[in-house]
Amino acid sequence: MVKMSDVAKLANVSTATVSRVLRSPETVKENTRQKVLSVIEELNYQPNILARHFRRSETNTILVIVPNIMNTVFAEIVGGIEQAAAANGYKVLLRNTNLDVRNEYEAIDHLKQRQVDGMILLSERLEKKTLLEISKQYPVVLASAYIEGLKVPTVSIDNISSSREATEHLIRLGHKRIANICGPLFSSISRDRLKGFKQAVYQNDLEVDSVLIQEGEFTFDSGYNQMLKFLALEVPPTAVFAANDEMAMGAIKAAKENGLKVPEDMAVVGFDNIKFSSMFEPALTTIAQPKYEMGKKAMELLLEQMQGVVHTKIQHVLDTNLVIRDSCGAKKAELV
Amino acid sequence: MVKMSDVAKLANVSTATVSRVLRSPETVKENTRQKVLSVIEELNYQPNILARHFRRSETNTILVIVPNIMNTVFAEIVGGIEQAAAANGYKVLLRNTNLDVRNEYEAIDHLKQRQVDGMILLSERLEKKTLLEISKQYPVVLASAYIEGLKVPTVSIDNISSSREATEHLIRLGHKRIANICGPLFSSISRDRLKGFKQAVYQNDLEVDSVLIQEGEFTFDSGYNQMLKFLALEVPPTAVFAANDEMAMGAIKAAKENGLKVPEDMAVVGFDNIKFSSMFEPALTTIAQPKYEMGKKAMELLLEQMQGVVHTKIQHVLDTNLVIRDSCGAKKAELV
DNA sequence: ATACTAAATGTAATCGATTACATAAACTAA
DNA sequence: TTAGTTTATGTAATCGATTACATTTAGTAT
Repeated sequence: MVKMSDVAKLANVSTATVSRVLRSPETVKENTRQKVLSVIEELNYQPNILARHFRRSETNTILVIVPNIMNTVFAEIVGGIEQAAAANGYKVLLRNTNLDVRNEYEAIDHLKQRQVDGMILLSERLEKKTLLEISKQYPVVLASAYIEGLKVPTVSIDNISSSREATEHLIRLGHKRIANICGPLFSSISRDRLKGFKQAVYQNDLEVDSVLIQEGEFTFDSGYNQMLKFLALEVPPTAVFAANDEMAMGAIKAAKENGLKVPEDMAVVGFDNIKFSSMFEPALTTIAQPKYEMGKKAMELLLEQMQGVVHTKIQHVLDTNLVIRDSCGAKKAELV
Repeated sequence: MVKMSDVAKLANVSTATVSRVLRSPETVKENTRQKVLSVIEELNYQPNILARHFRRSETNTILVIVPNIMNTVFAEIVGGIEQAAAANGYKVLLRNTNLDVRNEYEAIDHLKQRQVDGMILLSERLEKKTLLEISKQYPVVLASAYIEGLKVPTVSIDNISSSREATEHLIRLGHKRIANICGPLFSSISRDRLKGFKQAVYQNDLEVDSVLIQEGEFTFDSGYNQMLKFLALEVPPTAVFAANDEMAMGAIKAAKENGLKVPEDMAVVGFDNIKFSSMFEPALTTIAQPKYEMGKKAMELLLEQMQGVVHTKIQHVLDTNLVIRDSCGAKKAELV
């Protein structure tokens, strides 16, 4: 393996000069630089990156902790992260936690051992205290969940107002009895989306029937099952807001199987705007999260932190928007 | 930062002994080992992994090159890779190429620079020759495309026979005029799936009408558009085999919009068995690829290679199976 | 030309764990 | 006990790029 000293010898300069040619070419005279570069070419010299990492104790690598990469929402965020990372010469180390906190703690060791220069967390399992502690010592960005009052740079959406908007949309369409299939309540995202739903209901003086709120697991099946519960009620709802698109799809399937037409007999709104929500039939009305952009933004914030920028603005809340398609009945309502 | 020499001093041993305690504890006397371990604990010593990487020139990291992590098929394979990697103490570096070959070449530099110990390629853009060259020098595993005669360890499915099976299923259901929406033909996967389709058609003496084969792009929209073409024919097909699920969904949408019932008026079979194929309506009949297992298997092969095992079996072809759901009409056919 | 400043290059220490080789300690068998 | 072995530990070189500091070279002003 050719090393820097080989290049130096052949080019008749010191290793210091070779190193400079590679890392700060502007400090080397044009002449020598050309000479060194041509020798590098000639010997096909590849710097030993591991030696560099060691010496500089930085790796140009960041760690992304994901609950589950097979979930399309996370995959898109990671896509955004990767793009921004690559564009800035950074590599992305991916860690799937499968919702196991131990894996998160293990991953944090990578930071402590300086195997990575920074970390983006898409999961929200760590305690606030731990998170704050880590964030004081290392560059860290949270993506996906807004955590009230947490002084850790975060990219998120406003889950509360977004789901309020989704619910209000149903209210505007004339629905009085609206159900909610919320996500698992250990997740703050789920709690926020539920909160937004309740706000809309209260603010519009609609009836608040606790049986109209059922907890799902963000899965198609759970959406299906909770909808069955609603349909079994004496007075079923006429509309459902599901806290993610998969559950919305499950809910729609249940409704259809029970002879209801969606949106005519049962309006449904989802959340996330995953790719398949537009392919589904009826195409889902849903809240669009800027998933890719969230990843990109998170990476950009992390880059700044790694360059030593101290953020005064800690929480970055990106815009969502209600995408009106067929499952809520708004389009047909207009036509009539 | 506490270093090994600090531990050594406090424990009254040499750094060599400390190093042994960490890397080959069985060679150290119980007594000293305990002493060293307790000092490590006391000082909260974390070894400098970068120094280790440098000295040993290995990183316990592998590189995964993915065309696009936002594609659920790839995301699942990566899920399998990550799980197997983590279980064996390896980290996963993720690189999205967005189908740009330059990115693949860049990624290969990581191998050459020993930033990673091995590589799994999910993309198939590199030339055979390059691939073989790389594979001779570094641990590499290909996942997803079987390339005839290529002497590089590969995990794949048999795309040809799988799509022949899918097509034959339609033939068994009585269809005589079957169309195919194939994938982009620069991809060998697409070519194989097309080949399998043709084999089934020829072997069953069905008419071979070149207008019944249209090239899509593995996207919903392309499936939709190609189906429109079929429907515009004087004699449209009665069944369509689409080379992936997304195109199958697009095709179904087009058929429905044109007043056809699926599967009664138009039977459709897809390929991949992505998660949403069962949520779609009608639920897709499709070829199930063992995506997660392919990732897992690829990682296992890579691990073996990295441990110096020379594989005699180069090509590993995993089983697929036809998942019969509603879009092909088989279920109803049975009932009748 | 001289003195001074700025730019370019070189010298050599450094990062911290690993490990080949050397030495010491412990054990075994007669 | 002694010689011979095995086991445990220590010494110090090593991996290869980076960089503080020293030195040389070039450039500028008088």
